[in-house]
Amino acid sequence: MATVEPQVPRANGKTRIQARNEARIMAAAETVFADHGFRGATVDEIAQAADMSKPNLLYYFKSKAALYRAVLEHTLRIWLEPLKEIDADKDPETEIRNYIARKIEASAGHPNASRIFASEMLRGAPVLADHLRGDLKSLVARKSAVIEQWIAEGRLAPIDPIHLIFMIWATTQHYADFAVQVKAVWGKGDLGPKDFAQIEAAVSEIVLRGILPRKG
Amino acid sequence: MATVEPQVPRANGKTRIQARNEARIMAAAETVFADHGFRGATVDEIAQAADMSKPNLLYYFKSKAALYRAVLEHTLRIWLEPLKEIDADKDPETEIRNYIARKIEASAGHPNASRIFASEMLRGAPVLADHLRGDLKSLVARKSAVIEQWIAEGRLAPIDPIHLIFMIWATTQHYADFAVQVKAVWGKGDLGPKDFAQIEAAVSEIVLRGILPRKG
DNA sequence: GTTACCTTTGACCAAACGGTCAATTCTATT
DNA sequence: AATAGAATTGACCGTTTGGTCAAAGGTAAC
Repeated sequence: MATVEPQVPRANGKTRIQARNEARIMAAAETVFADHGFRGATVDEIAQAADMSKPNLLYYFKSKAALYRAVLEHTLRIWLEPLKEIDADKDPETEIRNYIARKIEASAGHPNASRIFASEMLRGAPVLADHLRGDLKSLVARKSAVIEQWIAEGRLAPIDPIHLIFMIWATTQHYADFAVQVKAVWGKGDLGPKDFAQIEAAVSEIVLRGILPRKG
Repeated sequence: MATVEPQVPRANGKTRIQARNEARIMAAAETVFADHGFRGATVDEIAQAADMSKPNLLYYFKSKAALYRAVLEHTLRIWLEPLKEIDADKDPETEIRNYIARKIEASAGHPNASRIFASEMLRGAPVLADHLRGDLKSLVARKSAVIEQWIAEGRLAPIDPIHLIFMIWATTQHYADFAVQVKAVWGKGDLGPKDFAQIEAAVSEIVLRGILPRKG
């Protein structure tokens, strides 16, 4: 008999246990890094949150820094995906509205990713600096050009595209990063889907009123 | 001769050296806490930044937590002052415009205060939780009522006041907390007064367009 | 059941942590 | 010059930190 592909134990180069544990570690690391930042987080705390001994965690990720890089990379994918989807050939109003909606969804669905990203920025982005100046800068440049084009066509008011993008980033991210403040000031418990729907409507309304050309 | 008030060495209950050292420590602590958060900051690092030995620092502030509380209190004053100045009896456009201007000024002039506040929020505001639910919530409620009144008078479009406030907080804070990202993506070095003037103009324009009623 | 490798952990290490303390130096007032 | 109190620090303490390692326990393939 020819050698059979062992499907369960070695799915894409990893053992079943390896895949399960790496996922558990990443999930635990995301919450701890989100709460306390890179330096404030401890390997022991992450290991405990992953229900695992510290040496065992370090068997899967060879250092705290390596684990942090892995988490940041995962974070980045979630966080920047929505912007890529803005399409110059479609309607500016629906494109911006959908972008805001996707960013609010990301804040609601992955609050830790948002907070890790924020924490990395607060300390001056030692890990992400190159990425910011490279990939992110050129992505923003491309999307700014799209917005400029819409403005030239008279489909958007003449606003500064980069500050529009910053405003949308800042506002949507706020509901994840400053969730405690939002909840305390708004007088809510945990924010549910209905709350986020309301946030999305309120933010979209102000922003779109702010950038759509006046009719007539 | 009657005892003379020693003016220099004991200005408001503190010796000259005490006042000087406490100020130096606070300044050093602000940058270190801003970079690394409460847990990530070390007393040694703050002492070195203040050009002082660790035991000497702890002679002025009896623990890391006490120093953090002092810094946070100082931060809070700077950070919330602008909102208090919004005046119901004046013109909504100029009031909102001035509020945005003052917040941008605060981001430009006290970036560390902003980042410390952000860091405290990221970890769930263990120190500020009561303040958020008390003073801050009622302050926002009062100012929301002012905005509601302006809306009722037809001087503002019917938008949700609390999300307008969140949007202004988020956007202005963004330029301090995410300064690395802003600089990298915008392709600037350090942000100067001219940059902040441009930011203020761009943000005010979008926000005011978004909330002012359309002319007849 | 044997083999080979993957996984797990208790014990440990040097360094860094927040904080204390006794001893010393500096400073202002008499 | 004397003195009392303020300021400063080297040495130190117990604990926690990120990380190592040898040894033991599982797991899958033959």
